Amino acid sequence: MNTLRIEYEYQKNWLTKYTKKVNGLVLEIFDSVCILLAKAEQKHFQFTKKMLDERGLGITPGQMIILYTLYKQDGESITELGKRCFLDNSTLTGLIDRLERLQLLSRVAVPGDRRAYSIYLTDAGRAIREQVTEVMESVAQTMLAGCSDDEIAIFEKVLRNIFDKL
Amino acid sequence: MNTLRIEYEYQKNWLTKYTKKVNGLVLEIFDSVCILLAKAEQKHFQFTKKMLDERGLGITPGQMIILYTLYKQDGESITELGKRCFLDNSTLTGLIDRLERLQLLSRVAVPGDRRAYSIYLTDAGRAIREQVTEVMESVAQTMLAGCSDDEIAIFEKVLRNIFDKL
DNA sequence: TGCAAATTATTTGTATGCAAATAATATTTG
DNA sequence: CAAATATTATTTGCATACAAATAATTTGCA
Repeated sequence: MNTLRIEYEYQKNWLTKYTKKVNGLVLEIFDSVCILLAKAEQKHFQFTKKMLDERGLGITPGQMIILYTLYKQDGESITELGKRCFLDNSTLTGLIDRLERLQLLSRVAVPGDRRAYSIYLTDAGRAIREQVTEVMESVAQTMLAGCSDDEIAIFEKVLRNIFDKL
Repeated sequence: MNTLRIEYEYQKNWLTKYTKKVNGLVLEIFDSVCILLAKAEQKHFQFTKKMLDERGLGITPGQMIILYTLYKQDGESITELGKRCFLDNSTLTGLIDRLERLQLLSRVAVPGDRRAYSIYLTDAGRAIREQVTEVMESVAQTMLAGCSDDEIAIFEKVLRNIFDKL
C-alpha cells in the first residue's frame, strides 16, 4: 500500500475553506490564512527584489517604498515620513542612510529645529520615478494575473480591513 | 483658503480602485496594492507577536510557523521541513537554534547520514499545540472581522494565486 | 576504488522591522 | 528663568529572511 492519495476537504472552522490532504494527513500549512498571508507577502517581497535587481535599479523593496512615499510628497521630517509609510524612526534611519549613500535623497537641516531633518529627493531620485512605478505595476500585474476585477477589489478591501483592524 | 478637502477617486489603472486624495493630492501609499499587501502583513506580524507575548507563550511569530509545520509532521530533516514551511536552510538554522534552546524541539542525529538531523517536537513543544493554534485562530478572527465568508474565500484564493504565480 | 559532484547544515553578510535606551534639542510648567 | 517633560533622530539588540561561501559527508561515475 504505497499509493499517494490527495484530497481536498471542506472546513467549517477558522482554517481556510479547502484543505489539502495527502494520504489523509494535512501536511500543507496553507490551511491557516495567517500563514497564507505571511507566505504570499514573503514571495511578493522576493519577487519585487528580483525585479528591481533585473531592472538594474540598484535599490531594494524597502527603499522602493520610501521612494514611492517621497514621490507623493517630500521635504517632510523623518517622523512625518514614517507616519505615511508606517515605519518606525529606528527603521528609517538605516533606510535613509542607504538611500542617501545612493544619492537618491538627502537629509537637509531644518532651520529652527536642530534635532530634525527634512528628507528631499535628489534629481537622481526623481529621475527613476517612472522605472520604480513600472516595477510596482509589473509586480502587481504578475501576481494578480488570472484574478477578476471583482476579486481584486475584494482582495484590496480585505487587506485594508486587516490593516485597519490590527 | 486653508480647507481640508478629502476625496476618493476611481482609478482605471493598476492602482487600487479607490484612491484617497487630500486637497487634490494622493498622499496615501495604499493606492499601490503591492504596498497594501506588504503593510497588511507587517501589521499582521506585529499583532501576532503581541498576541503570543500576551499569552505568555514565549515564542515569536516565526517560531510559531515552525511549530505549526511540525504539528502536521515532525521527524523530518531541516531541508524537508524548510520545503514545507518555505524557508531557506540558513533561516532555519537560527529558528531551530532558538526553539531548541526553549526545549520545544530537538535535533536528533540521523543514523546513516552524519550530515543530517531529524527535527522532533519535545513533549513541551507538543504541550503548547492548543495554545499556539488558538492564537492563530484568534488573529485570523480579529483581522477578518467584518468580512463575509465569500470575501474571505476570495481573499484566500487571491493569496494562493499570488503565492503560486510568484 | 577513488575522485568529482551533490547534498546537508552552518556561517557570514546584508536588508528589513521593532523595542528600548541614548543624546541632543525644544517645549512646558512651576 | 530653571527644571521637568517632550520630541527628534540615532544606536543597540533581537528576530526574521535570503545569498553566497564554507565544512562535512555522501553519492555517482569512471
